[in-house]
Amino acid sequence: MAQFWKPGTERPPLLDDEDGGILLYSASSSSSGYGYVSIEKQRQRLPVFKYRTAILYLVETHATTIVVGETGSGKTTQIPQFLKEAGWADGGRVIACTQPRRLAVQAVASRVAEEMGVKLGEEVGYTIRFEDLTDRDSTRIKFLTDGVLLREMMEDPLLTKYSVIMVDEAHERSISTDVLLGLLKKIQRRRPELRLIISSATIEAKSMAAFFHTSKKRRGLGGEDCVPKTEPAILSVEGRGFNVQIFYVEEPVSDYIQAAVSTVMSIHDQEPMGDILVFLTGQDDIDAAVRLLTEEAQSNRKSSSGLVVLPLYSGLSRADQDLVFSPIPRGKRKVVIATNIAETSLTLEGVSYVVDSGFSKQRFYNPISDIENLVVAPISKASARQRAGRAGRVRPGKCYRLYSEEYFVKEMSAEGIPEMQRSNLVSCVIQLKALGIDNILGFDWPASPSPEAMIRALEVLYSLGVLDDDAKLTSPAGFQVAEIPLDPMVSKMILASNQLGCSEEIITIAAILSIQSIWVSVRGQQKDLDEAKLRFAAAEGDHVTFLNVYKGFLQSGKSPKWCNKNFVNYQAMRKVLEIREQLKRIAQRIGIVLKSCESDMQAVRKAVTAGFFANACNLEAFSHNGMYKTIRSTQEVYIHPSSVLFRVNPKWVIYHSLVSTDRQYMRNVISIDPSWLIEAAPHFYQHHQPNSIPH
DNA sequence: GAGCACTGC
Repeated sequence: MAQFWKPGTERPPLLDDEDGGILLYSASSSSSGYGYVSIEKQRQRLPVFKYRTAILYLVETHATTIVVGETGSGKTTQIPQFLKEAGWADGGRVIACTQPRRLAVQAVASRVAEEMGVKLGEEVGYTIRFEDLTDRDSTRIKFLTDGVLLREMMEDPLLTKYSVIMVDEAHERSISTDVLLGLLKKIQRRRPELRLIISSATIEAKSMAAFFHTSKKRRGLGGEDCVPKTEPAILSVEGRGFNVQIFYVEEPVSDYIQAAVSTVMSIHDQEPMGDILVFLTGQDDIDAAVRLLTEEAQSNRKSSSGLVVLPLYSGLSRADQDLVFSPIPRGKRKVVIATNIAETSLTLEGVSYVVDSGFSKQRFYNPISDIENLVVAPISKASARQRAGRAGRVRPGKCYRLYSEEYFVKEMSAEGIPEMQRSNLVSCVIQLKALGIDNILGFDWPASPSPEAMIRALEVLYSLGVLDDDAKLTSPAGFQVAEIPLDPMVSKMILASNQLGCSEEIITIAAILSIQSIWVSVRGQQKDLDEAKLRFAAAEGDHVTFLNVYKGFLQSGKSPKWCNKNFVNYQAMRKVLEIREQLKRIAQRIGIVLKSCESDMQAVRKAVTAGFFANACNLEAFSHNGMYKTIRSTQEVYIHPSSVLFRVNPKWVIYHSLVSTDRQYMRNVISIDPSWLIEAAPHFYQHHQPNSIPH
């Protein structure tokens, strides 16, 4: 049983103003309201309300304002309204506010429309992929995902219709937020009248300020008077969360799953009612913990009979995810065992206790091997605080950290590594190229990726023929690929399908490859799923199998019942239809003729080869265990058991992606004829392996 | 015969 001690509650984050030019405001904590009050009263009770004048003053006088706001401060809903009231949307101008997630965009936009008493889609609107609820003439406040704003830049590089752009949740450091920040900094030099508001967590504020503090002279249009100060202002707004008491273990735990289970049991035995939220790393951990807690409940009926244990991760079906929000019988205590999904994406009300393992799964990218891996790694202090905060949303709570205070203070890093530095950069680089950023290596990022990663991305794009010898976008292929919102290798496959006469099929495949999985997630029904898959299995491989599933789905009249019977995920298929429609529109716009190759699967396989030639593998001549080697780097790889080609082992295959566990497994595999490789990418293969491919 | 943190265009 883990032992905890309480060295004191976490202090609210403070900012000092030791740096010249940085402004600091602070005010006493606000009271939280009860009872039924008008919308206007509710607005006035938000902590951000008393900073209204300060915010408007700072935005007027500074090119960039950094707002440090805890959850519940009201910054996201109020600041755009303050700006509108102050005239920033006059003269046809628009105030933009970006979010990393679609759901947040929709939620915030409808809240603001409600507060302003207007119909959503008119004065207040939002844009996310597949959904544009704005009006060209009347929308004054627009919420959008940062990815959508990046796409808008391809039409209007200076984002001229916006007077103020607020980038919310910038501390999350997603790739699109970072790219957006880098580009906005560039735009500022051309548009001194543009104002930026960066909303960030405390820890990041100063590095963000340093990034936007440029000594370079602006190309201002007017005199000195109308040019805002270039050094960013920082303003801190307190949140409205409740105090969360932090407990640490005295000694490091060797098994965080067991420790989490014991901690839940002791909370249940000793603490007053209130739900428990446990942060673990992934499905395996979570299922194990759920099992252990259930066993515990059976062996120790008295203390644990009152527990309702629920798992929560994105792989669960919608219905299973919704269970965590449904009410439970009176007198019972809810325990939700979750991945990072509960850290930012989903908010559970009523949680009073958080158990934090200190770990999460994180993506890491090795530019040398060009492989992305998922690794269990320690979280950052920022994450730990975010997790703890989940216990104090409705009343004071407690957070039990399964690591020592010494570890937290001395060893845990302050912030996580930005996604930018942990990812493959091909999509990101082509997008910058399309925006006319020629010098990628010299681009001013909020966090620079490694030169190796950037060079690798440039190499891949060059090999795809979308960049030329001068690293400029080729015409038309480069521009077409940049236009398609998919991984460039997938986009290249779509371009190739035009010449091969199979664009209808390839667009379907591209849509399916861009979602997680078309199969329902099963536990204990693996055999049934495998049998269902066999009904669609194609000798050519997984891509062609996908086509069979899609065809069956259409023939069923897009029936949910049909999906159920065939272990196909109906929600996923709906998404496929949506993506497919978008891809069709874009394809037609860039001059791709929609055409079906009917049953000519050779055309389909050739198109896949045109995009994914770099992932070609050859079965080892005397391999009895299905070992393949990649042509590019002679790395050992195996066909994943979920593939229809598992145990079939064709001599030559191309994979869509690798997953690495104890072995490197190829997921989504298609068989090819090696002569197509040289057809598709002569430069690539003649240079790499002149003798290994038969002509 | 095995495994999928989380977003997003």
